[in-house]
Amino acid sequence: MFDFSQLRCFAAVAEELHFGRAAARLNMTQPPLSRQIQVLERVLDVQLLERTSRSVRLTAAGRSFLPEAQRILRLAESATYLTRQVAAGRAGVLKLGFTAASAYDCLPRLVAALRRALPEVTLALREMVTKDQIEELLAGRLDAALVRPPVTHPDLLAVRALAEPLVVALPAENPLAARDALAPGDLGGEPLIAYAPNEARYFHDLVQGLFAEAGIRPRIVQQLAQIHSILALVRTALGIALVPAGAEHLRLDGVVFRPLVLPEPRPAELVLAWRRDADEPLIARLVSVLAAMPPA
Amino acid sequence: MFDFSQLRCFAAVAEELHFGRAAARLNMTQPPLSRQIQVLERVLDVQLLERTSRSVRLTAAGRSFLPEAQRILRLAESATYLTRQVAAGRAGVLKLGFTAASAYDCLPRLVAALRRALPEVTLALREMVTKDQIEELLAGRLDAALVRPPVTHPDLLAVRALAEPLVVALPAENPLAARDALAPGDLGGEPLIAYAPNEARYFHDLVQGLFAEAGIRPRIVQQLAQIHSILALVRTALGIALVPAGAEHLRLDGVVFRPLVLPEPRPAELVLAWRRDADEPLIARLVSVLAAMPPA
DNA sequence: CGTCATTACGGAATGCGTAATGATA
DNA sequence: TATCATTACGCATTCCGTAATGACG
Repeated sequence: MFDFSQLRCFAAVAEELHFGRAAARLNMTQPPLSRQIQVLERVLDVQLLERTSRSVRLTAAGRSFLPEAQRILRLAESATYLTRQVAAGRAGVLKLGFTAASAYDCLPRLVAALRRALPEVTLALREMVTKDQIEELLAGRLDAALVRPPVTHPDLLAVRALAEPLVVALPAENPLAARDALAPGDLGGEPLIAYAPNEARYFHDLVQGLFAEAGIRPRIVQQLAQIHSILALVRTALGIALVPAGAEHLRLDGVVFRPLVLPEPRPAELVLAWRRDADEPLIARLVSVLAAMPPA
Repeated sequence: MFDFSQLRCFAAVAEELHFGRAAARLNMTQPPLSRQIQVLERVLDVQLLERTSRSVRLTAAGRSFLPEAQRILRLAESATYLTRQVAAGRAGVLKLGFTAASAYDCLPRLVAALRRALPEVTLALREMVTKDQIEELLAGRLDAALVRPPVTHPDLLAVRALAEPLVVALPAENPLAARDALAPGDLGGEPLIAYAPNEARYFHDLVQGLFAEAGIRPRIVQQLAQIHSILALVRTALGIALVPAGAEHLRLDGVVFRPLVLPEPRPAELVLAWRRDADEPLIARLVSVLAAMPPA
């Protein structure tokens, strides 16, 4: 088999059609250049150049070998570059899971920040509920995941990605919509579209605890898992709902949002999780991009 | 820069995930294999493998480098193969010129024979008159050409590709069509659609000479360069014509062909010409394929 | 303590540069 | 005779294999 150095020698001579100039370009003297070409021809068992002491010409075989040699050299260069980028976490594929709710605000901002900071990174996004994401993380089918806390598994690490307050979503015609802000006490009598305890465990517990703290038993008229479904029902004036502030990006006609004032903040949190032993250098980059992300 | 041997070493270890087995596959011992991998990692300045004395695993960078390494190795193999094929005249591009008339019979057979004998050869075909083909040959823009003799230029070589008799093309309703064969003497009174002396010099001279030999002055009603145009006029019963036998492949309704019997054969010849100094190994193959071609 | 990767070391081969040779216009 | 590719030769480097070492279960 030939050698990269032989390919470089051949390409130089084939382009210059002159051993002296080619040798100069390669920072070497003619004799070793001559020999490298001879070795290459011997290895291929093909004459690539026709040379007299006055002229150098490519044979038909040489003409067909030149672009191949150039392509191999380019490929070697780009493989080197790519591998260094991957090792530095600046390139590669990041398999990222996210919860449906994070898609309204946190995920798009994270994706935008990643595209700016790490343009050579390809994202493979999958929407899944927290529990499934944890499984996929552990199985190595996800590299990182935007999930609801807490992340307790010993093989996983996590940092907070977002803490957003809950807001009240209510039909525009509801009298409470006239108020600038609302407290749990204002909502006691309102029909509440709430979260399903199994499919949306985190929000269910959050809302549940919040009302319990205020000493109020909400009047639950419906339980759903998906925020966009809940808001669709709010729009039908079936009732009001508590949703994370990011959901305001879902602009539905007839649905208005009002801040929820609490004695102490009870934000909905989102964390970024990954395997403790992950060898993806990308993870470290991802975490720092997340940390540098503007909180808005 | 790394080395093909290092790529092979890495690919083997990455595929086996075991230095011992990889070394066996490469017909070498572990130590040099270990060192080649180390050198590769040092050259790239990237860790490709994570190894303990019990296990070998690919890093993220290693996973991205493996397919690149395999691709480079495959490309080197295929470049070697291709170049050897080109050197042997079994691959490459052959720029072949041909005259319009040869397209009816000789060229298709030659193309078919080439496809069978040299499937990796690509043909670049161009239809041109003989004079232009000679020019293009000399300029290096054609590798070979099917032209009318004689080829006298000292820089060119040629072999006969085809010698086909002339036949009489005549309207089906012409009384002569009842005959099995015709001689020049039978054609004296017939209106003749003949060849233009400039654009179709070869056929013009051939037909001219043939009648002169028979002592007959033909009654020329039209002069054209292209055989298909001549036959189209024969079909209108404007007159008869003499065309090479291969033109019988052009089946026009209302036109019949009859052998032309001559005191001595005066075939229309076609020769294959190429530059004497052509370095295309393909030329030699082409000539032998032509020689082996069934004359039918 | 056995397996497996790595380091240590000696000998062979490869590859460079300088000098000499050969061929061509 | 000047230019340019090739051959000759000496020295440094590289690379293999054998032997020894080290780490992990």
